[in-house]
Amino acid sequence: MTHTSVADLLAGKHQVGEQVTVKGWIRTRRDSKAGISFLAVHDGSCFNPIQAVVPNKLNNYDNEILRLTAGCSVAITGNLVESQGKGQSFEIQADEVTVIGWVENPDSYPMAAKRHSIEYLREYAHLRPRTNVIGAITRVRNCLSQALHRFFHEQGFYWISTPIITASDCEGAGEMFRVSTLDFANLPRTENGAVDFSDDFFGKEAFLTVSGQLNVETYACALSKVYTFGPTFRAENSNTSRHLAEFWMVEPEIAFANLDDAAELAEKMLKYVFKAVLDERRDDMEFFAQRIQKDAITRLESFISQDFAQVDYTDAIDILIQSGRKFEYPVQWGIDMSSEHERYLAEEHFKSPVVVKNYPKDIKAFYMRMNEDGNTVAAMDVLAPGIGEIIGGSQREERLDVLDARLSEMNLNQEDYSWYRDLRRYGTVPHSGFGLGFDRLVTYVTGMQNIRDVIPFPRAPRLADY
RNA sequence: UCCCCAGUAGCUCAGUUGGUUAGAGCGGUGGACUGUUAAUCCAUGUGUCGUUGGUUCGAAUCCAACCUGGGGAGCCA
Repeated sequence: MTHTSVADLLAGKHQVGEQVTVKGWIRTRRDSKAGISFLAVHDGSCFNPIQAVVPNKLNNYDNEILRLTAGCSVAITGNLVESQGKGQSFEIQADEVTVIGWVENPDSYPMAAKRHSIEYLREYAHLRPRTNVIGAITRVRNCLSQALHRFFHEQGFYWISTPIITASDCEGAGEMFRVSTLDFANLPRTENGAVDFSDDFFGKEAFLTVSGQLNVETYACALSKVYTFGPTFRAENSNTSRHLAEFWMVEPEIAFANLDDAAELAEKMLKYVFKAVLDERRDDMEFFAQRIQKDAITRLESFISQDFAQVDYTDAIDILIQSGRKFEYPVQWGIDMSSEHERYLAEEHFKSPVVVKNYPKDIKAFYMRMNEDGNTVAAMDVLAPGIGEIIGGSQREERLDVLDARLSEMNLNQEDYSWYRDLRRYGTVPHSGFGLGFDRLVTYVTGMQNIRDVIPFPRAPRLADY
């Protein structure tokens, strides 16, 4: 490339006096009657734009420079100098400014250099990446994503690409999107009138995955430490600031590991990626702390320095009952805790991230390992102050007879789980894992209120534009 | 999906207890000023008042349905 990133220039990676070229978009223009204009140019490489000082002696000064508005794309060549003004260390003394793309009708350019509501920005998913806030989110999201891969790599995990299309509807975690090439206007029918999916692309019904867990267990039972990181789909008609129809999930799975091993991994993983963000995206985090959520940085710092609290579900229920707090939903052993209960535990009682373990079997999935007591399973949720459940996981049932008993108890067919059962028939091992909603993690780190703002192109009920 | 709230200029909002010509700030534009920091100062334009029906002599204002957004709940990651 023949040009330099704004990040490198501001980080001092180039010598003062060096001739440099930056390419980017105008954020603001300020004119001085001293015969110069100041251009703030951003290229996405870091939070801050670089300032270019443009003298009026340039031959396109009157007819082009003075017409520049927010959003115009430019190439600027000049000397890197120490700034004479306050607010930045370096700036470019421009010798040449080439306008690459004009903004037609600046009056109605949707990303005007002014404060916009986050809901407004959402309506311009194609232009909002140019804003401070979406740019910062994008860099933090990338940082978290890279840090997760780096963490698992350093821990000896393999990244497994589990399928996005699944032909087994036995995943059992909510509504699924159908995948089909059938002509809806002319569906093939069987003799009794049902849709004949044997004519469909896969020869049977197919869906978008709701979890890679069952698939990734097969690789855990061979390569020991593995994880998935990919898109996941849920077709529930869920309209909240925490839900997406298409989201990204991280699901580590480890062999020869019990529930405590999974909890320990979850804690190490979260602390690792939070530290990475604080180290690598300080500029963006400072923006979040300043404009989005005051304690954006300090709560990550305290998250990293604290040990996670650990509590059994049964004890957690006692804590809730003895709190004297009046909850909207009454507390008793056996309930699936609601947001208010989880928030009380993390935010008020423990005042730290807390791992709740060993839930009643009746509110958990068939694959979770039955405990000695016969009433609870080795499941865990990690609850974080300010967000609630951020991770859900379990030790998996590795005993075939117990698994089969659970399947029939829940009216599930053994045949539908034949390959899953095979793992228990051939060299079964205790293994554990958990799932982390990646977009929720980004929400937590940035302090953004709505998950639709931390993913580039959100998908939700009646929302699939762009 | 359920409950509550909102939908007025490019954007953020004020306003109208139903009645002739609907306002402000920001942004844009023009100018002043300045090594400036979405700077400051002056000037300036802009509106099917979410959509569709209904009530009424008359609706942006009242009513209904719908759409969109927000807050909360359920479901969940």
